[in-house]
Amino acid sequence: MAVTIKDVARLAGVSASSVCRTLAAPDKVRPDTRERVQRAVAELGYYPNRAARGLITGRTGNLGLIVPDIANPFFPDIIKAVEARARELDYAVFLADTDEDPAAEVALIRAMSKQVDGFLLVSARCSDDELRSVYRDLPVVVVQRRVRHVPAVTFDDHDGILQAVGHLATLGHRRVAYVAGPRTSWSNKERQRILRLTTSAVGVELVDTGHAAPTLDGGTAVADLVLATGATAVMTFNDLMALGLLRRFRALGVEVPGDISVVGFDDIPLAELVDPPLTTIALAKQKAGRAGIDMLIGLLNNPETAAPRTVLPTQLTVRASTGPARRG
Amino acid sequence: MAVTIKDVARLAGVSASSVCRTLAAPDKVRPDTRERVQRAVAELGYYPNRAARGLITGRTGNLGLIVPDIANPFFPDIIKAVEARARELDYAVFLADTDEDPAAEVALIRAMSKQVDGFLLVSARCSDDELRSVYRDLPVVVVQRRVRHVPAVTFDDHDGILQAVGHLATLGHRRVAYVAGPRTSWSNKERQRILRLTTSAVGVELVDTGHAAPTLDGGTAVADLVLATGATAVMTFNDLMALGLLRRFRALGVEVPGDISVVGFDDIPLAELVDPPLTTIALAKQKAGRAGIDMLIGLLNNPETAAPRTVLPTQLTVRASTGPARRG
DNA sequence: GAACGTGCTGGAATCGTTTCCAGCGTGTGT
DNA sequence: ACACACGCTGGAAACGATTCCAGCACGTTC
Repeated sequence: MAVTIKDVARLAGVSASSVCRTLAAPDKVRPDTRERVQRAVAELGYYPNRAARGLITGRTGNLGLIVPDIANPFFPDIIKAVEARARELDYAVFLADTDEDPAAEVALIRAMSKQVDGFLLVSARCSDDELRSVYRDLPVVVVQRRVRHVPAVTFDDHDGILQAVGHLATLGHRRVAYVAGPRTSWSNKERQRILRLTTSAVGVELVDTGHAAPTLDGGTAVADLVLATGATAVMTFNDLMALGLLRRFRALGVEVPGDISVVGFDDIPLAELVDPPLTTIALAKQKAGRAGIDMLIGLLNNPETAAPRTVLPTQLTVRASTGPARRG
Repeated sequence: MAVTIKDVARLAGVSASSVCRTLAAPDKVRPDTRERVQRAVAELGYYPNRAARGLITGRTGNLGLIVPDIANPFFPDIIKAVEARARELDYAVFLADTDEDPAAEVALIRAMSKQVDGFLLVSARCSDDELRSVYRDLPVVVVQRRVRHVPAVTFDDHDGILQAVGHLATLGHRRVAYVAGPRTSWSNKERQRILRLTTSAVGVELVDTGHAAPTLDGGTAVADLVLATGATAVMTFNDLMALGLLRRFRALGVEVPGDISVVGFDDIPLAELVDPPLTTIALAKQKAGRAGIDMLIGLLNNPETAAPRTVLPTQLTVRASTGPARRG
């Protein structure tokens, strides 16, 4: 039913080896052979069976892309860029979603590892040791995470947070709340750490409202807690949580930014659509996806390279959810 | 390096065939053999190589999922459901994005077809003939599209549109604009057709504002045209376009729903977050993804089945973007 | 003109798994 | 006790592509 290399060989009147060579290294066969083979390939619409190739070369031509939650609008931009770049380089992408569960993540990686040449793990939730252990077996690039000895694409959170804290300080805010994301999120810990540094440096008090799910509902759930802290501004782990806050604030009749300023993180497409449009720290998501794939494929072709690092810029995007601090 | 069936066989002191049988049909081996094999499998962490298996069984264990645009928030919910259900049934999913390009779609399908057992095509943009031709080679299920002889999961657009048109008519609207989506979209044509039927049935005039990209910017671009029609309400091909309209209306100082009511389509997660929250026709997206996979795998296991059909319910979700018609 | 080197080619082995088939041993029925 | 049947097992072939190796037919050089 499917056309194999033998069909091509028969039609071209050559051996399978010659067909293979024509496709892999056209300059290693005589021009007339090459032409006959190419004609036969075109006529039959031959396309090599990747499973068979993979069996002998040990390469599948597939990459695994693992994200915590496809439905979180932070990820589709990255997924899209990854998919596009991988396809350009003739790799196919297996997508998987861990539902924010570190155990599911590890299980998924193990299950998929035989079918892929490497992994791109975006916002991986599992432990450093688990990541390193995966990396021992297979090329891995993490995005939005840093782990010793593992190649990584990260965002310059420090710069973005510095801009945001500076922005709030300039507007007169002296007491800022931070709504933390998942405990298992490396970038949450990182942002929290950077926030502590930068706020204390400019004399802003940072109050912590504890962890919440990185979703709309997570944000909505902590809104009352945020108000209770008396903070005049609130920063969130991600935009979804910020939007959840806005929703609850509106229901309570709390004015944004009149009563409280809100700063998100990620600049998801929705951020500019809500009312008020959200001030947020924008990340170069498409670039991250592309850079991640380039790094991963670089590693595939050059396994001995030391774990590379790429840091992508962040940019505070000021919209209407931030304004001058309410008078204490 | 990787552990193969032979390693297991050696450790268990049996042949490869017995290992294979133990895994595929445990009741066909003697209990003591089974136990020894299972112990060896567990000890070595053996996991069969799918490429090798695929070579002989002709099945890859992979499914292809093709969508026009991952970044369109309509799709992630479906993708997530597809991915989850496929994994439950031990299939892996290749995701691809066609950038709304019918030619790219066909090319992608051809390129992927050797690596998958079947396709789930969501909102396919290519022609009926092309779809049927793909279906001749490989099991295919289309979601949000109907093509003769091809298995399909669709939404009951007629019911949703009927509800929406009734809702608008009740509010006194007599002139409703429709902002069409891509020409290549089957569901756009379908919705347009149903709209013509239902509006004329209740004595509402339908004005057409031509096609636009199914994106925020597409909606924004036609906003002025919509206003120029003098319609008191506007329905759009999808929610993104409706949100684009809202954005432009706000910029122009046009009140929603005071000056014009807006009804979207799809009920993407953003719909309830914007201001005003969007009245829209909700689709059972997760169900569609799950049903699509179930149908596809049913087809895989039972190739001779006649092309099945599933129709999922739609539901008008009334929010704040619709209100009484402005007096002519 | 003979010896050698070069450039292509086809055959064979290989990857890891499944599946078919033959054979072996055990148990049952007469 | 013998024949038969049945259950289970191991060996071998197969899937489709790649790669190594040997060999063949040139062309070149002495």
